[in-house]
Amino acid sequence: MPSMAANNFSRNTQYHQAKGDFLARKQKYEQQRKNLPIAAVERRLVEEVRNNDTLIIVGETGSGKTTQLPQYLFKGGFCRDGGIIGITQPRRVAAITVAKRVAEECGVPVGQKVGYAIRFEDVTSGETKIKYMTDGLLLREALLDPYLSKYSVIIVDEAHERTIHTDVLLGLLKNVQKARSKSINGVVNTDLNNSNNGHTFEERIDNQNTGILKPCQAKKYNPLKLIIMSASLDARVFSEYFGGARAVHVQGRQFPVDIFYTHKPETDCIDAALITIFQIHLEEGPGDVLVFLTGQEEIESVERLIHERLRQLPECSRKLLTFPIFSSLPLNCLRKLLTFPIFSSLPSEKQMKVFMPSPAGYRKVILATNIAETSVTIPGIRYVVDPGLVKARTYDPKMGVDSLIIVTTSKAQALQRSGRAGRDGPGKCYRLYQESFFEKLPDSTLPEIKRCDLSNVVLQLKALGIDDVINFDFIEKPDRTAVVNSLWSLYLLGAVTEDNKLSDVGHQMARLPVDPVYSKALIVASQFGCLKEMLICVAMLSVESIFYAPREKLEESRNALKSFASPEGDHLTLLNVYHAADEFFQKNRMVNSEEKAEKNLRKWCKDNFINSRSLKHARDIHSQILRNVEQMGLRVTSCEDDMLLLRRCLAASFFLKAAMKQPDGAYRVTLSGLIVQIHPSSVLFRAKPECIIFNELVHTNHSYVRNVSRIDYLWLIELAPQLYAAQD
DNA sequence: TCGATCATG
Repeated sequence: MPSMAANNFSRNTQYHQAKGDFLARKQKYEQQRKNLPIAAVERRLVEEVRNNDTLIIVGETGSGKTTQLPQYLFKGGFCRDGGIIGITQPRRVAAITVAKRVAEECGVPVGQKVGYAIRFEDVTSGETKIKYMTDGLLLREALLDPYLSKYSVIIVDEAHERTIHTDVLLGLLKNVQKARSKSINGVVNTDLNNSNNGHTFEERIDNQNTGILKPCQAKKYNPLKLIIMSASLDARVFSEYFGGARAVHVQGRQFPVDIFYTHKPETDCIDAALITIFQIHLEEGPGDVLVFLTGQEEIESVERLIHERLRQLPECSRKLLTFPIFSSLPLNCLRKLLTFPIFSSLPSEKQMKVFMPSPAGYRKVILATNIAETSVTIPGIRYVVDPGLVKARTYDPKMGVDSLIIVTTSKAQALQRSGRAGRDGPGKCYRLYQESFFEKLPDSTLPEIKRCDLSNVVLQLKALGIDDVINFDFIEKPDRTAVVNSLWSLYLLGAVTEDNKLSDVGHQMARLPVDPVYSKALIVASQFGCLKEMLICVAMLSVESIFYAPREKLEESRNALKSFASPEGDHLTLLNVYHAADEFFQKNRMVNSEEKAEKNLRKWCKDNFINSRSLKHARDIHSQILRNVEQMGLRVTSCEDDMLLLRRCLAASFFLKAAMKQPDGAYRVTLSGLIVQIHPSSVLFRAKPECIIFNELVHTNHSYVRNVSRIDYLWLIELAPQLYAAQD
C-alpha cells in the first residue's frame, strides 16, 4: 500500500487520467463502430427485423454483424416488453470474447446489460438484455423452458458452419416460433395420439404424428423474432427452410487475396508445402505464413523438415531458430524464420506463442490444423499455404464405428482458409492443387448431423416433446438408419418405451448433460450403490484422453501409468487416477490457496504424464453432474472397496458394447460381429481377458476398442437379458 | 504396439 502522504496528489491524477482514458476509449469505440460496413445499414436492418419474423443475414467477414446487430436491436426497442436478445455461437471462446467486447462498447461490466453463458459459467443477471451463449447451451435451456419465453429475439450466428447443435436448434426454433405466434392468435392445436397395436418397431416410428409444441393457452407469448446469420454466400438453403424468409446481404471488409494454383497435381503434399514455404520466405515481402496441415504428426514432421532445410541454406541464414534463441543471433542475418505449431491438444501455454508478434526481421511460419480456420485467429498472416486436405470424422451407424480419415476440403473451407491471409492487408494464398481440381470440390462440408451418432439428439428432441424424430423437419435430414439405430439403442437402454415414447428413465437421462449411455450408467449405479464411483468414471470417460505420452518419453510415461493401473481394466484405472489427483489436491488445499493448489495439481499432472487440461475438464464435469444427480434425488453412495460390484455395474450399463476373445486373440463385438483389437493404450492390451465391455470403437489402421474393462459373460445374461440369452 | 481434426452440454 502506498503511504497516505504521497497519496492525495497521485490519486487525483490517476482519477483524471482514468476518466480521460474512459472518454478516449469511448470515442475510439464510437468511431470504430461508425466505420463498420454494417453501420451504414443500421436503420434498414432494424426495419427489416420489425417487418419480418424471420430474417436471414448474409454477412461477410469483418462486417461487424455479431457485435453490432444486437446493439441496434436493443436501441430499436426489441427488449421493451422485458424480452431479451439471445445470440448463439458454435464455440465457447467466441461467446465470451464477443460478449466482453460488446460490454466494453456499451461501457458496462460484463454480466449486467450484456452477458454470456456457457457450460460451467453463467455471467448474466436479471439486468441482462443482450446474452451471448453457445448453441448447445440454448438447446439445454429449451428443456427447462420449451417456449424460450424470455427471449424476444434469437440470433443464430455462424449458421453456415452447420454444427449439430445449430441444425437441431434451427428445427426447434421453427417450432417455437410457430407455437408462440399461434398462442397469440389463439389457434388451438389438436395433438392427436396414435395407437400402434400390432405394428413392428420400425412401423411404429413411421406412423407417429409430427409432434410440435402445443400452443400454450394459459399464457400468451410475444412472437419470437428469428435471425439466422451466415457467412456463406448462399442464403437459399436457410431462406427456403424458413418458408421463403427474406435474406439481406451485408458487405464485409476484407483485403483482397490473390489465389495461386499449381500447374500439375502434387503427389507429395508435405514436400510441396515445404517448397512453397521456402519460396515465400525467400522471394516474398514481409508477412507471416499460415500452413494448413491435417494433424499433429504431420505438423511435427513438417516442422522438423523446415529446420533441416534451414540448415542447408547458405551460411548467413543457417541458423536453427526457435523462439527464445533468436536474441543471440546477429541482427543482420538475412533469413530469419520461426516455426510455431498449433493444434488443439497442444498445451495452452504453447498455443499462446503463435500470438506473439514476430521480432523485427523475422518471419513466422504457423503450422496449424483446421483450428486456425475458425477457432483461432492469428494476426499478421499475409500468406496461406493450403494443401486442400483435412482430417474429418465419419461415423458408420450400422457398426457404430467412428473413423478419422483424410479427405479433401470443400470450396467453402478453401475460401475460409484463403480469407485468413486478408485480415491485416492484401494477401496471397497458395493452393497446392490445380484450379480444375478446385472446381470439382463439393460446395460445402457435409453437415455434422450426417456424420455422427444421434442418440443424444434423439433423446433431446423426445424430451422436448418431439416424438416423431424420423419425420422431424430438419434443415437437412440425417440418415434414416442413423436415427433408427439411435432409437433402437435408446430402447435397449430403457429410455424409450415399446410404443416409442420417452420413459420416466428417459426423462431423467435427458436432464443429465452427458451421452445417453453415461446418463443411464449413473441411474443404474444409484441402484447398485456405487454412484460415487460411477460419477467419476463418467466424468473421466467424457473427456479427451487423460494420459499424455510424448514419443520421446515413452518409457517414463509407461512407468507413470503403472502406479495407477488396475488389472481389471481402464475404468478402474481412471478411477485410481481421479482419486490420486483429488487426494493430492485436497491435501494441498489445506495449506495453500485455491490458486496455488490448482497450480501444484498441474505440476503433479505433468510429473505423472497426465493431461492437465483433460483432468480439469473431468473435474468440472464431475462437480456439475454431481449437482445434477443430487437435484434429481438420486442417492450418491459409495461401494467403497467392492470393485466387483462396480464392474458388475459397468456391465449392467455398457452391455451394448461388449466383445468376446477369439482363438487368435482378436475380439468379436457381440452385437455387430465386428472383429476388433484392444487399443495398445489400454491397460488390458496384453492381458486379453475372455470377455470385455468397452466405451469407444475407432477405426484407424485397425479397428480398436478403447476404455476397456474385464467382465464375466454370465453377468451380461443376468443383467441385460433383453439382449443376451444363456447358451444352452 | 497407437498416435485424436474441431466443437458442445
